[in-house]
Amino acid sequence: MDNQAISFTEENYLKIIYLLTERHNGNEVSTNQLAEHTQTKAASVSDMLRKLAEKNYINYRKYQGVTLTEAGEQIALGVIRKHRLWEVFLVEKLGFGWDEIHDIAEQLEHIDSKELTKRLDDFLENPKFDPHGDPIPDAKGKMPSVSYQKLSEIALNQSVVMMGVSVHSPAFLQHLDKQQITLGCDLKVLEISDFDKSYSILLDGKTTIFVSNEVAKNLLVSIYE
Amino acid sequence: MDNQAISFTEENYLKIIYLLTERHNGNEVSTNQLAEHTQTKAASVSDMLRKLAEKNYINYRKYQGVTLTEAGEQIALGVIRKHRLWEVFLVEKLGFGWDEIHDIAEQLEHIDSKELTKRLDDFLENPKFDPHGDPIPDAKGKMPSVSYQKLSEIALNQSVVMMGVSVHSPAFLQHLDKQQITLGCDLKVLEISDFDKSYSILLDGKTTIFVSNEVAKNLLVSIYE
DNA sequence: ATATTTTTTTAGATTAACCTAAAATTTTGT
DNA sequence: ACAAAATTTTAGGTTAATCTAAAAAAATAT
Repeated sequence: MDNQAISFTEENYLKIIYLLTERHNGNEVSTNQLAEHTQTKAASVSDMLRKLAEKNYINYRKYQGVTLTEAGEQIALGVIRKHRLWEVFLVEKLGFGWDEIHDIAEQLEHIDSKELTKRLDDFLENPKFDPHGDPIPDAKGKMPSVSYQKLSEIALNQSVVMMGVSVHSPAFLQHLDKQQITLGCDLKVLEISDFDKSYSILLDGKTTIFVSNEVAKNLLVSIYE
Repeated sequence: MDNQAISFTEENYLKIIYLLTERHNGNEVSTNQLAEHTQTKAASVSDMLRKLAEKNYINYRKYQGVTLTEAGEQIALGVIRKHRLWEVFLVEKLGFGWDEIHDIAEQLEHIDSKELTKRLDDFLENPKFDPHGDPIPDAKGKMPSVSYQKLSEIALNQSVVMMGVSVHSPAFLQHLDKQQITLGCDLKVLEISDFDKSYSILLDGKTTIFVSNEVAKNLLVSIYE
């Protein structure tokens, strides 16, 4: 309806390139990384990269990986914006758990209607973060910058707020649910075990819970200002 | 996510075959009709019909048109259910006009998640009709039967309720908006002009409006019980 | 520093969904 | 009833997105 010439598949590649570039602090994304994340083979990725480069959505030097052009980044941010808004809808309006929404949002993110996105945003009262704590790009295609730290990098006895997760797998999210670790909760690391680097954490100033080092590395927190 | 092997395009064909069959009171749908409604050429339709017949979604005798099998009908009803539920969402929750929702619902109807459809249905409070008055098939794949009459077939001075429209074009719907003809309003045909077969109608017992014969034929109404 | 390994690209196919042009079948008009 | 017209199917191609296998380039390890 709004766009003319960008396929579902192309949108997906651009979104994935954006997210991987972000994860690697702006470094080029490699063909093999893309193959893994698109669930295709490296040869297929090479084909698509040639095509995306022709359309000027990516900067591509053979064998050197890719980054997004400004045009490509705007498309990626539009897709990510829709993805995250729909995730808010699924959780806030339909009562889904944060572990159940990814695959559905992967489909909804490609619905093409500027007006729909605008109205959905208003209906949800212009949320700034999705249910995993990830920031939602604005309608102009600007990604808010956030500065979260891993819980594993926080000093002992420092109170922090749980702001996000760096892994979105249902297994990880369900694990947090079981331990009652939710966005916005208060966390304080009391001790790190010498034996297995697991964490004793005071949750909401009330109960003490134990999480593995692997969990602590994937909890994104913010120090009280 | 729920299904395995039915494409977006195949779903569309099955949906269109269902709707055209319904419109023709159960008669076979022809290749040319499908070409028109899928915006493709007859040759492309022939290809697809062979494929759908192989998958046992349609009954197909060459040159004789098609009808849906039970399996095909269930798929079609699932798509139509989603289409109409999303239309309710767009109007009731997002405030779209009934003339603006078709193209967006055409996309949303292919989102594949049984759980989503179920939760959406509950969120909308299990609506039985979409914003155009069309009935919404239930989760079991059963289409409610409705018996509307065209306003053009109603006796003079018979009070009726406006229940639906048999044309969904934005131009027609906007025309009704301008005349304040909405679902649920009360209509009574006062007179049919000898000159151009246009209608004088008493709207909600208050104001008299004039509509063309073409409009009257596409208004679906129900006599007060 | 160069041989081995890994990564990436190219070459050549495949599949789904479309197309045009031509052939086959059915319908229509007299 | 049969010739003309309309419809539908088949034949042969195209494009997007994928694949495998082989070739090319880059990275690594001794």
